[in-house]
Amino acid sequence: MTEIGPDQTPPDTIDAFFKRLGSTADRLPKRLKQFANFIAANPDRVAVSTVAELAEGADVQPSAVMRFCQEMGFSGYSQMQKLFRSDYSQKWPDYSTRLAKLRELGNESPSALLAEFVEVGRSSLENLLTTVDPIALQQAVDVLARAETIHMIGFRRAFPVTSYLAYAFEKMDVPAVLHSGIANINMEHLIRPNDAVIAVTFAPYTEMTIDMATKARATGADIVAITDVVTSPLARLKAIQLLVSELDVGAFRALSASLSLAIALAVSVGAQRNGT
Amino acid sequence: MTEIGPDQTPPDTIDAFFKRLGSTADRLPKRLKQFANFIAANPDRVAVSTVAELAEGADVQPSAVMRFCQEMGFSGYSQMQKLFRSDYSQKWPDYSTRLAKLRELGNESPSALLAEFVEVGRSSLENLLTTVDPIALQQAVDVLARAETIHMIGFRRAFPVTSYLAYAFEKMDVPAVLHSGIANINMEHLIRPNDAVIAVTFAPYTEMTIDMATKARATGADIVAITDVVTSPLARLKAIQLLVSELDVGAFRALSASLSLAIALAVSVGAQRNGT
DNA sequence: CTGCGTTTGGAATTTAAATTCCATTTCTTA
DNA sequence: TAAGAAATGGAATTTAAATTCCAAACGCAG
Repeated sequence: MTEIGPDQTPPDTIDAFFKRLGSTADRLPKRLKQFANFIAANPDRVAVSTVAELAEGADVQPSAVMRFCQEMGFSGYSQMQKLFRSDYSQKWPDYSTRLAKLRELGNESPSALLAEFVEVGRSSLENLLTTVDPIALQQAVDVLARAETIHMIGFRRAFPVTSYLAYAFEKMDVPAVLHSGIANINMEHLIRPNDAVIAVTFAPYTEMTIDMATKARATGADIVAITDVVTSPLARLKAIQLLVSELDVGAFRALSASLSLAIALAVSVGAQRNGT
Repeated sequence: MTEIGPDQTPPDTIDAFFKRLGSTADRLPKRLKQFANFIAANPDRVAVSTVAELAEGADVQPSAVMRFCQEMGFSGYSQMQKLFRSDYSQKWPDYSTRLAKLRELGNESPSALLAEFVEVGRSSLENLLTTVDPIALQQAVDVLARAETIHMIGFRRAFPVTSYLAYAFEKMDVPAVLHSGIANINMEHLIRPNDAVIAVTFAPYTEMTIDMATKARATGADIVAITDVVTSPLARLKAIQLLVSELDVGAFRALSASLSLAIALAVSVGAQRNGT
């Protein structure tokens, strides 16, 4: 007869720990699963926290933490923490040195490429705070908050940005239309004078985006442009311009800055519309 | 008359700590200087070690460690350790409380929110290098490069990621299908045994993504999962897991890390397929 | 709805770590 | 080199954290 209780051998690496967690989490009772999720989401905290702190963070009793540790095969929290602490010191060669190391060895590896994108993303984000004019941003929020319906236009490379905007607006109950170009059905006629348009495009600019924005402008709708340089074709439309200078790695860019700008814009608009 | 003894105010940042250490180290007695050097060489250990462990590491008595802490202006070791631990967790900040604080200060301007997203994005990117296992990443690239057709599955919040993958693959002439769920047409039957699937989902997991991935797995296709924690339902599918811990600002996240991972993955796959 | 096994919260206990204290040693300087 | 001051090592004490225990709450099968 097999004992169902705690596993006898404690995991001896973080990997093993999470593997076991993945296969055990399902059959754990409510509170333990709750804590399991907390750990999965904040593995970093274990090394530097007490039982009480983690318990509070996960909104669970300290004793539940102990039971969890035992369920995972440890004698108690201390033993589990020891594992996390030893892992911690391994990954401490911190971000900059790790990055350097990644670049140094095999420049061809996917990890090296990932490191490139991470680094480029980080500087793009940094730049973002200087390229986006706070006043223009506030204006954009005002205009979008006032609009009856918000239209998002952006294709190809810009589509992740507009689709994320669509998701965010939907979640906040803001009336918004994503012009996806599906089936080549043109939805331009949906754009009314009291609406506003968020047009997203980067060099080389997608024709269709410019066209649609131009027509929307003609009907009297306001335009908010997320683009890369002031000379962008959208400038001619008296659009409120939000500039993002996203750096490339090879032929691609990470879009981190554009996405961050978009989500900040969306959340601000949502907050303002819902009268927060 | 100036009291030479322990400083009254403890340093409140790591920087301040080391600055003070630099200016004090000279006039410290032998054992304390010895310990000071040890700390300077291993600042990382403080967050996760006991007095006894550090004392042993520096070949010094525990009481010397205490005297050192007091000499530096702390009430004792615990207080000093608190500083080092909080510094560590700055990399993994508790953004919900910070955001609450930000709101409390009445600084709810769009720019402040943007700054939040930028900061969160930057740490998420940093984390990315530690949460993504280079070996798993390489495996994922191999599997995808070998696949006849690549299928991308991901909805709602994950859709920007999959749509960007679709754009990148298209640009590199890699046969790839974006399962967009348009018109509720189910394209699962397109997935063949020699294909591979990239499934993207974050808690709370979208049912459809899990379902489709499960069915794909049943037909024999390989699964690469971009997800947030190992307890994700995708774990059960023997998927190659690429973990992203994206930090939230309120109910939203910037997606910077997820997008960066995706594009790095796509470019690596493209390069490998086109025999670079 | 009743009894039994499981899970939970919280208090009680144990264990381990931090901190203090003091006798001894080591420097300083007259 | 002797006296005083500072520094040191290690044991004693205090404090805080980990761990256990048990009564109450919960869920489930009969």
